[in-house]
Amino acid sequence: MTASNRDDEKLKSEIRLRFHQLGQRFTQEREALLAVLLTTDRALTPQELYEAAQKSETVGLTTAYRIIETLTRIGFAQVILINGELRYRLCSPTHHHHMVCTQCQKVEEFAECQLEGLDYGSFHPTSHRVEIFGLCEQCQKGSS
Amino acid sequence: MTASNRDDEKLKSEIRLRFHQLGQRFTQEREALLAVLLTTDRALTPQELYEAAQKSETVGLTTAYRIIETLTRIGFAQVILINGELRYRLCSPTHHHHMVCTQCQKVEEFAECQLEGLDYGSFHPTSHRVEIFGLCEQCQKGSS
DNA sequence: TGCCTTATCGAAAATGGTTTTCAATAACTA
DNA sequence: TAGTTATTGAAAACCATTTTCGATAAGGCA
Repeated sequence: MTASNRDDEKLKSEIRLRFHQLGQRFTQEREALLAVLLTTDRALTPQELYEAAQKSETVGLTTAYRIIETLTRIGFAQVILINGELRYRLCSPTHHHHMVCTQCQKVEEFAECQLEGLDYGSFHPTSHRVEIFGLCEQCQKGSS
Repeated sequence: MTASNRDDEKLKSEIRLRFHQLGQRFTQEREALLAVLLTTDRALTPQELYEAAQKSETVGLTTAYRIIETLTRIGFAQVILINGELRYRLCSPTHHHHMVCTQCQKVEEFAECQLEGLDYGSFHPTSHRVEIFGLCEQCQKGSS
């Protein structure tokens, strides 16, 4: 189950590069956590990330929190508020928006963005966020 | 300092009506908290709401949390994630989006919405959220 | 108006997610 | 390979939010 609309190999090497530039080390723990993030298309809670990583490597919950913080700060992950919970997902660093399944927390990226031409008056925009909530194909079938 | 793009009097009577329909009482504490929410255009943390309400009435922090929960649940307030913090703002129940000042947390509503014509493929959208982040007019002047 | 029912209040305790601490460990560099 | 230092993780600290529960007051009704 690969996140189809992300180029995972490219993303991985970009992150490696960025870590190197920042003088950060590529530890086994980070490798395992990143592998989890790369192979899911769901937005995860730190707890979920931690649990999923246990399958391949012993990783502490603190370390899961730390990698999320780092990836978010350098732009390779984004926080999404789903059903009142903060969840995190690995993202391509290019401009995009999200389709979010509120049942399974799957997140699909999409590039179309129609907010460029709008008139914001005296407000000075610096960034924006568009989230489409709904049900993914699987969850439409699975439940009534 | 009134939130110019909300019809506060109308909103207040709508909320009163809704509370009545739900068998909820209109206490002095709720009155005070609602007054704060009606007279600010900023998104507030529960703590800030609590502190602001003290000026006119003694209100407990728990009560501030409770009114936020209720207003959010019945659609008269929305949560917004600003600089990693969850903040809440009274909103008109009609469809709209937000311009959010990341410095003073002022939130302006706007009605334009250009997401209707998009193709979501097999994804079944049920709602969406658009947030424009930036600096409001005052904060552009105030700081370099 | 005053009574009665019951929603609401709030202080305190409990909860639980997140961050900090710090000694041990392991990645990278020279 | 050795030395430097970023990283780890268990435990403690932190703190925002929720729960508890006895006291209070809102609002319906006689």
